[in-house]
Amino acid sequence: MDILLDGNQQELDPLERQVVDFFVDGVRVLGLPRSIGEIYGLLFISQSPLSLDDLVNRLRISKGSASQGLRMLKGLGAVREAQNGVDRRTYYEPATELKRLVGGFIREQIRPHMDSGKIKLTRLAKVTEEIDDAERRKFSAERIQRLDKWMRSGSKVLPILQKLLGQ
Amino acid sequence: MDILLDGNQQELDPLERQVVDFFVDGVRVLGLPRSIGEIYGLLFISQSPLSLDDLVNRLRISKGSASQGLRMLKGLGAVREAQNGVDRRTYYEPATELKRLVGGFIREQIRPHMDSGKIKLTRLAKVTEEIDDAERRKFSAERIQRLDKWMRSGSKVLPILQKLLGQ
DNA sequence: CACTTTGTTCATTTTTGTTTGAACAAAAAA
DNA sequence: TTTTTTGTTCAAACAAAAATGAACAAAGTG
Repeated sequence: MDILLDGNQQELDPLERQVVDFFVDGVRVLGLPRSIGEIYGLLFISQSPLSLDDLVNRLRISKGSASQGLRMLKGLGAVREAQNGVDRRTYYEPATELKRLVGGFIREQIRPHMDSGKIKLTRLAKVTEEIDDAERRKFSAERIQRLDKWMRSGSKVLPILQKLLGQ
Repeated sequence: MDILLDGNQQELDPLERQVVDFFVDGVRVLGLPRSIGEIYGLLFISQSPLSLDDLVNRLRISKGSASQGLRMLKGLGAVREAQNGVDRRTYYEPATELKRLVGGFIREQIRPHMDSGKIKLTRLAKVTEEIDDAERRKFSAERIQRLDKWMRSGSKVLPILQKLLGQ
């Protein structure tokens, strides 16, 4: 039987709704799933840390989504566990320093691709050397070299980016 | 009846295959569809410009994909029409200057989101001012201000990025 | 003009990626 | 110990995005 309180918290109020939408849009640009934006957004605008089932109740997402989303956000360094008081469940709060967020994104999402890209480039260079037709070999080598230059530029720019955003 | 030539060009050779895969991976990081990577990749490693149905035949993608992909790549400034000779079909060649590619991506993919983000932020600031609870209003205002700072950092960094990559 | 070639559009299909929720594990409470 | 609470995992359902291909348009050819 249901007594007084309906057990679940209220829906999102207008401010919360708008902030959540803002982040949903933001993370889409970054190629991350919408639930990530919802969770981070709500944490970002909440005055106190929230637990997994606060998120489930307020955002009306499944426990699975909330759990996986929090895991990813922790991985990105975008969310940390708050000192919880009495209660035995874990509460989460957002990391709000841009530097940290950018750093996490670069580390988790960009670097791995960069690294695998560099490996592929090495292999490409090898294949290119083995081309019989001299003209094609030369042309291909130039293009591959250009790719290599791009990757180097990228590698060089990342830390600068991080520094510029971390003021 | 089929005479001599099977009409379609050969499959991708190992080098082409690897380069295409390299770009397929690359564009996925950027949140662009795989066909974009395939098309650009093949153009990138081809010694001469290719027509729409060269792309269809070599990559085994549909005419629709090729057409839409080329349109997007043109929009990004990543591909241009080559001076075609006798033939009445259009031939395409890749733009290979990193500066141009980065510029196009920023213009087409980043800026629009930035702009809509800024609009949303303005609205958010308004909603925040109307919060009754003084403490929550203050907290929210601070967070929104932080978002604003992020956006400004982003806006400031983009041109620098462009410049750094355009050496 | 009718016919062919080249390319675009867009409704439908296919693929990919995300979310769900039931089953499970871990740990505290009773 | 059994029960309850909290959180995770992962196969299946679902939703979103991309690719297909048939119908169409545009423009050249004979």
